[in-house]
Amino acid sequence: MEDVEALKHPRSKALETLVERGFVEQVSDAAAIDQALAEGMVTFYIGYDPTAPSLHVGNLVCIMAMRLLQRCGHRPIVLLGSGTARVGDPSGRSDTRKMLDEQTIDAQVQKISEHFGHFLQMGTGAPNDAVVVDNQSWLGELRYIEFLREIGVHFTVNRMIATKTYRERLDQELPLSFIEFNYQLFQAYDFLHLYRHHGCTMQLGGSDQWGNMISGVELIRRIGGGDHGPAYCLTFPLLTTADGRKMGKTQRGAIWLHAEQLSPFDYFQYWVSCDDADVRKLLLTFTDLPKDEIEELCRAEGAALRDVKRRLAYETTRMAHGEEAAHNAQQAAAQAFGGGDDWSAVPAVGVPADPIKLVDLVTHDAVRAFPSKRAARQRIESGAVRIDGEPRTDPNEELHPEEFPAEGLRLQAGKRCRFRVVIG
RNA sequence: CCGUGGGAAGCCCAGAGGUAGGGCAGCGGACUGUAAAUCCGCGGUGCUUGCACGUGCAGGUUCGACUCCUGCCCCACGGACCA
Repeated sequence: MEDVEALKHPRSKALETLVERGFVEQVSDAAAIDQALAEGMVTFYIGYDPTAPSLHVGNLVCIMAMRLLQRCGHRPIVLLGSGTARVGDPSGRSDTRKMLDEQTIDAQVQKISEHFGHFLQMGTGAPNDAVVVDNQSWLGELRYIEFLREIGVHFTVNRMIATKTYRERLDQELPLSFIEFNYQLFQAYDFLHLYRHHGCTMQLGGSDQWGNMISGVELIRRIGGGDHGPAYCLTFPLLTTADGRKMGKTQRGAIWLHAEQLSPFDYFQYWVSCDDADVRKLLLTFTDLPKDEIEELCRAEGAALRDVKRRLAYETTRMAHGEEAAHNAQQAAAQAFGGGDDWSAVPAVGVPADPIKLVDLVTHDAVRAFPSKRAARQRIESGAVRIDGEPRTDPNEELHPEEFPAEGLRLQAGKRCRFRVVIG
């Protein structure tokens, strides 16, 4: 009851903002969290296991939550889990993760860590600057017997197998390897470590992390020493689009936050072509715009919503890629979808040709407008492809470099894929 | 380890010797607003565009195999062992 009250009328700006922007799914002790956030700077952390080569939109909810709390004066710790990535989190998975080799993990950590600076304030000398830590530095030197004696004694297997992640595996009689069974202990230990060494009292994460997070809270209650008061955790809802799908996956692949994997232009396009029904939620979650302003913007109806989507796309692109890239992407989108002949701002992709067939052009690695040549032929024949505004329906048409100007040709493939292609 | 049933395109399922069919998702077109809805089309892959390869993997029988046979892998259920 107290929880409900604290969530409805939070005293802290931080919790109030999290709640009204839809970041809160479940909290360990809402009233206490609210009080802690109202009283002063809280140090909190979110862990990322470097199991993918880059961050993508699916990771962005957590990043935005950190950003938001930091702007309310609290201090984020980004925990890169290159130690826990060596173990493999079974949460939400029906099978064991593929074991990643050490080089892959280290390379991914390097790449991912660079990117948090785009979203979080770091290195300014302020007390709430974000810090990045890597749990390999403490997990890597653990000694097994000592770990079992200090940490393992506080976990009962009875309790562990009751948690959702493990229970699902056991109920379905799917294999649960011992290494995975250890994962929860390591994540709990991470929290304890950060509590002891960084005064970290709150862990945030996706809703699938609840079990792991609450086990850390309990571990701290038992042996944390209480120097920094009790520990808490808070989970975010899994964000889905209006048609019930996970954010950040499209036909052409994941929406990466790194420019080498997805151009700022394509990133911008992802946001601008979202469903009307998602605009408000996306603005609340992925931009810094004040809630009042968002409500005002979302009063737009019909075609006027396009402008709101452009704003959404601009804000999100600015955050991930910077002001200049966002500006360029916006200009490029205006050119590519504005009906004019000038596509100079649209990023050019180079395709070798001497000459090249239309079907090979649209399926070339740099373009990949269609998933296979077979599909490309069918789409071309049904009128999906235009060059410089003219429909081209012959997949075998040969395109000669000398027919096109040096600045490239304007390629439309389907309704949303548009490229400036320089062939030759 | 034994027995039974089953693996088919992103997902669900029909086909039980005659050359892979339906539903959903998806994609494309029209209409629009780079949205939704609706209508129409596509519906595994490759390429030399009418041909080749495609029903877990590898063989075999057959004019012809998703279908029958052998071996292997994986999944579900039941049993044995651990007890």
